[in-house]
Amino acid sequence: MGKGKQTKQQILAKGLALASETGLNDLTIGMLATASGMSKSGLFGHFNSKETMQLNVLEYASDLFKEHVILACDKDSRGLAKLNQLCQNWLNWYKPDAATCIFINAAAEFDDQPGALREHIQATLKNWLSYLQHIVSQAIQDGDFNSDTCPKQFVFELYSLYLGSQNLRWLSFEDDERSRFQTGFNALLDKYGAKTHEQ
Amino acid sequence: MGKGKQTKQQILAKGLALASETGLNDLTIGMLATASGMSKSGLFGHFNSKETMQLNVLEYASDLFKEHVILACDKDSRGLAKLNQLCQNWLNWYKPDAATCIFINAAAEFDDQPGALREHIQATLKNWLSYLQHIVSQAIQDGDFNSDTCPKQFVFELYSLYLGSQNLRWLSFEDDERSRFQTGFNALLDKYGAKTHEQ
DNA sequence: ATATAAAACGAACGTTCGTTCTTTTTTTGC
DNA sequence: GCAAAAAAAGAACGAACGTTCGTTTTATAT
Repeated sequence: MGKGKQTKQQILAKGLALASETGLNDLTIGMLATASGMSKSGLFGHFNSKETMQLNVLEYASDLFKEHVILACDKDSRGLAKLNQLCQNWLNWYKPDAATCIFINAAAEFDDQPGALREHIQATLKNWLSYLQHIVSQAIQDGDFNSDTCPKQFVFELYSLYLGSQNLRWLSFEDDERSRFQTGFNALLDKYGAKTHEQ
Repeated sequence: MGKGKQTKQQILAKGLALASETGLNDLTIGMLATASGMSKSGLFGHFNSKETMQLNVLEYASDLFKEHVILACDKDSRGLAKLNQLCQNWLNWYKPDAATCIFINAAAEFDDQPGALREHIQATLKNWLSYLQHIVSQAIQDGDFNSDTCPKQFVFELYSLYLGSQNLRWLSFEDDERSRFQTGFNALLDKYGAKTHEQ
């Protein structure tokens, strides 16, 4: 990896950390440059526009997500077992600090303003939701859930619990162990007749 | 109402509409002035700081919320019946456009940046959650729910569904009739043993 | 109707934004 | 080690930001 790509990765790591606090739109070229210990124009040269910088931060986050959530599962697990693994990984996919999931923040920021960022976030989220839906369908086929389970409604309720866990933590309605999510998640599994699932 | 308060109300209405699209932090003095058909300094004179302007927009939103959600319920209803009314009002408390709830957006924007805005949003949300919790407790006392129901967990799951309904609409995972919320809400009532509730 | 106060304006401030240049430094390939 | 290429710095830009100031226009009282 050449010097260029190397510092670029460092920049993106810093960028993701900062964007998790200030929001992706308030992630400024100047402050990211300062945080990276380099000049504004020096940093700018890596991206040639603020928008591509933001896109690259999101792609960097996607890479992290894929690595820590999807690829971290047992290769051969599927259905309900896989769903359990995915959800546990999901809750802790970005640990560094107590900041909220950047995809949630980015979605809230850009869902109303047209552009490449909105498109990218939309595609990323839809992809993740589709994947979850696929795993749930798999679980139904395997007989892990009631056969009349609606995968989309299931994913809706699952994602809602994730949103609640993320959004209500700063209000002390959720703790660091995500107890309320876990309780809700187990109840969700019960509701759809999950045959086997660990505590 | 004097001329001053009158135009101020018009400004705040425009401000709420704009903030619902661009976010509260990107609601700029200049663009709000233009949207209100007046000069930057003229508008500024009403608030004397951007932060006060933002706070006033939030307070304006709170007034709308109280009027359309809380005061719009039957005076004498309580427990489960009240909860049903509140939730239906909640889903449609700010109709003008398809924008997402400003409190959700504001929470995502400011939960990580200290200041008066964060404090205000936190207090507002906690107040609403406490109120919901109170009504749920009431319903339990009235025997509308199973006696071992945990009000806080109930509110967590209810609020999660609301978050899901708001956040997943732009991804076509929720429709304008909030069908997935309604399905999840009814299932939630069932789970906690609700004795009577309309479709 | 007139004096007083409130409301709105227009211009300018210092700062920061994203971006574009040119120049200097550092890395890379032979 | 040296030339070519890549990376970083430095200075400057036009625009927009929040804010201040002095002035002019409106509204509110008596």
